[in-house]
Amino acid sequence: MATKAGVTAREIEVFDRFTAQRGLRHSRPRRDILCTFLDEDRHLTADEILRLARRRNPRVGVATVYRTMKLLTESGLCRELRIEDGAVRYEHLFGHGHHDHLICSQCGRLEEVVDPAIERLQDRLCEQKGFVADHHRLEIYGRCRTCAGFRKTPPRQRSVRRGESR
Amino acid sequence: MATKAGVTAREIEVFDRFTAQRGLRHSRPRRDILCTFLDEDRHLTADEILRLARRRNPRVGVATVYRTMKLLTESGLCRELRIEDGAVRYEHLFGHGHHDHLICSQCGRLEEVVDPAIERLQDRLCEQKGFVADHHRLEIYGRCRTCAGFRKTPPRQRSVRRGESR
DNA sequence: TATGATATTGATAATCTTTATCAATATTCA
DNA sequence: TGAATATTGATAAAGATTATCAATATCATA
Ligand SMILES: [Mn+2]
Ligand SMILES: [Mn+2]
Ligand SMILES: [Zn+2]
Ligand SMILES: [Zn+2]
Repeated sequence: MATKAGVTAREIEVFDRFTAQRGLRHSRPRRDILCTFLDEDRHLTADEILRLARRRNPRVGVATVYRTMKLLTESGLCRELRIEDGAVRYEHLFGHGHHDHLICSQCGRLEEVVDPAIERLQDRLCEQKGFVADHHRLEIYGRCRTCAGFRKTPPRQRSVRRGESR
Repeated sequence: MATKAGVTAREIEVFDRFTAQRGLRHSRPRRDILCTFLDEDRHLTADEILRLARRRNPRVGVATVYRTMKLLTESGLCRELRIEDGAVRYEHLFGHGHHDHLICSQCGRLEEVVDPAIERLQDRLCEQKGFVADHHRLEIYGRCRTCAGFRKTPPRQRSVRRGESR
């Protein structure tokens, strides 16, 4: 379910097609940010992306990160995620297909899941309500298998709170 | 499904019990904000609550609104809602029971729904994954019955974007 | 390859939302 | 009533995201 680390040529291709079709130019910083995003498997915040991108290219600025992530979102390669901690994260979309999230409130882990039966019932619900669905978000909060277990080794507390990102 | 307008005595009772149990004092501004929140049926932002509260009591400040809404959340009377537009809204919880949302991207309408079958499947999904669920959020975005209809009378555009709240 | 049109960038200012500070005030209870 | 202290509102501060803008990079074309 999770994207394997390593930049996928296909994703770069998608982005190149997107920029071409928009009449955008190629640029080093944009490419660096794109690769940073693609190389990471986690759900990163803008600030985390900035730090990682600067390891490749110390000159990239915040604004360009936000600008690029917006482009990536528009190109369908990425999606913004707003969970209960209030932070905005970016997640891979290409090659993932739609999925929902199980979010551990204790260790912060974020598991991606799909349940076709649930999806079907959602469609049925919308139909009943006369609602034409475009997309949806389902997040289930609780304790992951590890954190809920016998907790012989309680995993590190990593529940993220807003403003804790430094 | 929606809370009927008009302050419910029971909700005030719940809050009084909550404050008493916490050793908090009674205060006019807090009461004004509580009643403002209870009187409104919509999903309001902090800023909207502030404006409405000031119609009752022009002296209330922003800080007290945030402080009070936090108390209301802790008391179980209200819940924070973060939808895709990025704004934080507060919604009634007491007398509502758990529910999910159908959100119209065109007119901004927010319909509350419950589908027991979906809830059951979510439980099953978590069980399969070894995940101990605490609560969840499901939001379905699209066009409401009115906006999706023959649109003889296209409803006012009210799709809210961040920072448009003035 | 040089060049001009213009897309892009990064530093920084500006916004917006939420929280922290703190002196003044209100509430509670002996 | 009078102290103890919880509460408030104005305002500063913090964080996150966006807007501004002069400098620079990109690219089609000559
Ligand atoms: Mn889903
Ligand atoms: Mn639900
Ligand atoms: Zn966990
Ligand atoms: Zn609508």
